Amino acid sequence: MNLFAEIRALIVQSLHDMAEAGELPAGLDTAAVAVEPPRDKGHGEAASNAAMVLAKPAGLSPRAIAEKLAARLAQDARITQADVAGPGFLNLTLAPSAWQGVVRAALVMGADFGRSTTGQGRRVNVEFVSANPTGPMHVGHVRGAVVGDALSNLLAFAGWQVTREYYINDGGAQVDVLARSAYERYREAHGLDPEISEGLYPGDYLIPVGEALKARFGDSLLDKGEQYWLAEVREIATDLMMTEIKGDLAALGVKMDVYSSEKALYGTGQIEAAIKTLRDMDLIYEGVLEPPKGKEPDDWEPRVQTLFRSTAHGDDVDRPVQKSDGSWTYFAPDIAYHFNKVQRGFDELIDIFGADHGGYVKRMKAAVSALSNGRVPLDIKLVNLVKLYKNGEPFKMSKRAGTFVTLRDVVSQAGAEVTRFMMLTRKNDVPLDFDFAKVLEQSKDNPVFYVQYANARIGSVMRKSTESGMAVDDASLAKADLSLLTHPAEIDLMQKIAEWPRLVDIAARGNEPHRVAFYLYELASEFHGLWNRGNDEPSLRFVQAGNTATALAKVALVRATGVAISAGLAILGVTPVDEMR
RNA sequence: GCACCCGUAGCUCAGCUGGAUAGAGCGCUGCCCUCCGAAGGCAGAGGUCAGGGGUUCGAAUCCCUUCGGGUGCGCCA
Repeated sequence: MNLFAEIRALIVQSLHDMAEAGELPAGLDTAAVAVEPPRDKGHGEAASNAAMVLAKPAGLSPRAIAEKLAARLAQDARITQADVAGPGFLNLTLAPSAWQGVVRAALVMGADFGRSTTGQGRRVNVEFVSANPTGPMHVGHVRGAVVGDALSNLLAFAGWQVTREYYINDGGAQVDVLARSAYERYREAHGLDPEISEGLYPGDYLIPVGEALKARFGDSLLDKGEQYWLAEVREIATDLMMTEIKGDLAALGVKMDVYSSEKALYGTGQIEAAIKTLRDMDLIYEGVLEPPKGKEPDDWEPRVQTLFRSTAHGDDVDRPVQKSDGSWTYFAPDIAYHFNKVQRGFDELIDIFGADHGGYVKRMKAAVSALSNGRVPLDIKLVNLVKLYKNGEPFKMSKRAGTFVTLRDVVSQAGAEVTRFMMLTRKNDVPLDFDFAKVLEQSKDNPVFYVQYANARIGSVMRKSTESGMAVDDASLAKADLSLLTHPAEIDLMQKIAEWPRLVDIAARGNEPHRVAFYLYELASEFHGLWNRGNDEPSLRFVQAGNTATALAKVALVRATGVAISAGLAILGVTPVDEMR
C-alpha cells in the first residue's frame, strides 16, 4: 500500500494508453517518471515530472504531453484535479477517499504497514561491529552496531533476506598481545606483580581472565616461556572477550545471525584459494610499490611484495597481500572472507566500517568486484565519530590508563533505546554529538522524547475511548466511516502517514536508516500539531463526546498514526511507550 | 603529494537515483496558556546552499576547479 507508487503506476499506464492512441511514440522508457509529495502545498498533493522527462525522447513539448496526460488522469476516481504547472509539472489533487484509504490500510495491516517487496527476497549480508576481540565494546562501536542493526531491520522490512554478521578479527598480532596481557593478569592472580609493559592492554577487564586462567591451569604456566602457553591462553582469552562482546551487544538489543572467524580462514586453504582465484585473473603479481608522495616513511626501502592489482577495479594503487616474510597481510584474509560471502550466494554485501577505515573502501570493493565478476555489489557505510558530552561539556571518563567509555557505560546512563534512536539522528558519515543530559531531557529538543510523547498521547486517546465504551480494536476502527475525516488538517496528517511506505523504499534503496528517525520526528510533529489545534477548535479534538461515527473515525486516524510510529520505531529497535511516567 | 568524507540560517542539522518560492529544532522578536496531557502553542525575522566554471528545460544535488575542516596512505587489524 504505497499510494504514491499506485499513482505512479496509474501514470505509467496512462502513458502507455497514450502511446496506443498515437499521442506518444511507442516504447518510451518511463523509469525516470516519479511521483512525490510536493514540497509546496500550492502544488497539489502529488506531483509528477512525467511530461518533462519524456518530452525530449518523445520530441514533444512537456506541456503538450502534460495536458493530455492530465485529461486522462482526471478520469480516475482517486484524482479530483490534475493541473499542469510551470515547465510541465503535473500537480494532482487526490480525493479525500484516497487518503482515507491509507488510514484503513494502516489499521488492516498493522505492524506490516509499509512493508515492501522491493527487495524481492534477495539475500543481503550486513557485516557490522566486527570489533577486535581484545576487550569490551566501547562507545566508538555503539554507533556502528546501531546503524548496522537498524539497517538490517530496514532491509528486512523492504523485502530483503538479511544476514547480520560479525567478523571476528582473531587472526592477527592483536590477539597475541591480548594473550600476553592476560598472562600478566594470570601472574597477578597468583599474587605476583603484573608487568603491563608498553603495548599490552592495561584494562581491568582482563583481571577476571587472569583468574579464569588460574582456575584452569593452577600454577603450571608460571615462569614458562610463551611458547608453552601463548596459543592456549590466546584462545581462552579471545573466547572470554567474545562472550563479553556478545553480552554488550545484547545489552544494546543487537543479535547477530553469524559470527565468522578470521583465524578459521588460516590453515584451511581458503586464503590461498581466494588469492589463486585472483592470480588466475592475472590480478596478483610480484612487484615494488612507489613510496607515498609527500609522506615518505623514514625507513622506506623498495621491496618486492605480492600485490593485488586493485587498480584494475578502481583503486588508486595496488595493494600488498603478503608481508616480506611471506605471511599474509590483514588484507589477504579479508579478501578470503569476502570471497566466502560471495560464494555463500549473497546478492549484495554491506560493510559498516569506522570512518578511520575510509582508506580501505576502494581496495575492498575492488576485491569483491574481481571475485564476483562484478555480480555482487558491495556497499560500505562509513560510520563517523560519536562525541560525548554532558550538559554541553565534553564527557571524559577517568584518564587512568586502560579505561574508556564502554558501551555499558553509555547504555547504563542513557538506556539502550534512547541510545539507539539518538545514534540514528545523523547520517552515518557525519560526526554525531551525544549529550548524556540532553538525550534524557523531556522536551521538544529531544527527538526520542518527542516521538514517544506522540505515541503516549495516542495511547491516552485509546484509553479514554475505551473508558467511554467505544470499541477501538483495529478491526472495529477499520470499519469506521473515514469519509468523515475531511478537515485539511486531518488530511495533512493522513498524507504524512501515506508517506511511510514510500519512505521505507527510499531509505532502503540508499541503505539509510537515519531517514526513518527523521520521518518519525516529522510524523510526530504533524500529530502534535493537530492535537494542539484541538485546543482552539473543539471539532478537531480526537476524543469526541459520545460513541458517534465521527468519534470513531477520529480514533481510527489516531490509531493509524500509532501504527506508523510503531512500525518506524520497530525498525530503529525502539519499543513505543503508551504512557509517559 | 594523493585518495575518501564533510562544508546548507547565529548554532546543531534534514533535504527523495536533479524538480517549482531551500526546510526543522535551538536561539532571537511578538502574541497566546481555565481547553482531549501546556512535558507548551501560534506567528515573524534570519540563507551568495564555502567560491568560481560547466552539463541540463531545471542544480544544494551531477562534472571540473579553488578554498576550508576531518580521515587515511608498504611488513597494524
